[in-house]
Amino acid sequence: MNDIYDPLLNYISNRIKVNEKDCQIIKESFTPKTIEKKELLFKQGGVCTTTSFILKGSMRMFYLDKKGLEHVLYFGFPDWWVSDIGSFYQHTPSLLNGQALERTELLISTYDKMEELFTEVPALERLFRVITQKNLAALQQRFLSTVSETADQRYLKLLKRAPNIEQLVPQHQIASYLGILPESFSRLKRQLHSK
Amino acid sequence: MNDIYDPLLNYISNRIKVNEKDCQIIKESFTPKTIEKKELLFKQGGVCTTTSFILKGSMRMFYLDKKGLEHVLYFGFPDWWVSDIGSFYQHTPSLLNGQALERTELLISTYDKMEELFTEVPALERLFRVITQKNLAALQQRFLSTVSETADQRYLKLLKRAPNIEQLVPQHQIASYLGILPESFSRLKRQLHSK
DNA sequence: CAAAACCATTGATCTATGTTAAGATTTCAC
DNA sequence: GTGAAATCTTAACATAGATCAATGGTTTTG
Repeated sequence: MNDIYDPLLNYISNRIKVNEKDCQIIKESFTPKTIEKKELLFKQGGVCTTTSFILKGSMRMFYLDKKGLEHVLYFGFPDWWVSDIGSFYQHTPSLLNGQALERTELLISTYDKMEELFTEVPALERLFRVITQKNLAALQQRFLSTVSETADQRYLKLLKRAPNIEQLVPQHQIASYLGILPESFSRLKRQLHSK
Repeated sequence: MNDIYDPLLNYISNRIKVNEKDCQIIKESFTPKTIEKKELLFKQGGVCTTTSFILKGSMRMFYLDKKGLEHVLYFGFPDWWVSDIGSFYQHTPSLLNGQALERTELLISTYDKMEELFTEVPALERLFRVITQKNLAALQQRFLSTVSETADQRYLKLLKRAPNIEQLVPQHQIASYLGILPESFSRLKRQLHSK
């Protein structure tokens, strides 16, 4: 009754109506996997063939640019979906690295299994449309915030949205998420404190 | 046989299988509308209650920041969908203004009609999931390009992707899309030409 | 058709953040 | 447990792009 799939089934049944049979199909579409700290679930340049639901742990999805700098696109925590969505659905090279920030437990699925799942459980097709729309809306906000506000304004906003973020991930990852270097982040915090 | 809905029905039937009845339902879900140059289809701060398919003309979706600067999130041309997706689906205040760059003809629909449409024509639910996923993937790329590249690199990339963009929209709109001011854009082009 | 509004360009200066370098502290691996 | 690696901080300097201001050209509008 209490197994490893429960967080996923709870996540789904909190959002859409599913019956016993749907749950069975869902369970059969996902495989448990554990990755160690620093291990990559998917790699920039390769095709990201998985989409995963985080059970435990934390991850960062980041892009390594031509100058060798890393840019965190988003973090992943329990109940989050992680993937390079462009690579996953269009079978193109991934822009992102999906890396565990600590030992992380996942339920992973593949493109074919997900498409099959959407056909067999149409309510899930709807759920994923809605999730993707919310992600798009959130990224639009983040993009506009990035082009119109300074790093300290973005930092204060982040703290409001995720007050415990500083406990969850190291500072230089937060800097990278904010789009600045650790040195600038240090400076920024000092200036904020001196007020 | 040849009516105002044809571009939309072509757009859809090029992507999914629809029968005669589906087409009828689709037509009933959209209303033609024409807006004049500079007119706003939806306004920042208000709820964006429409999602629209562009038949003819062009638009820009932009955010007006606290300092009074405008930031173009995207342009819209024939066969594009325009809306503030967050506002539309979550009934929250829109971040964006949707403005016509010239006289523009649209087919517009509402939240309730779209949700009904998705229920009556499930293949459309799938189509919109896929469109949204592609938009999300494209915005991720744009975001990463914005935080990792200089304005001239982004400009050259834009020219590759949309070589005729300079004919379609005025320069200061392109500057705004690139995330810089018209003055910086002028200078940037001069520097590129002097090589 | 003329006045007004808008648009592109240039130059001088300013500012947020990057760059480089160094030292202090914490964490990790053998 | 100890040395190596990773992390955080500070400081001096560099730079992309913003800001402010002025000019001439173009479109819009009454």
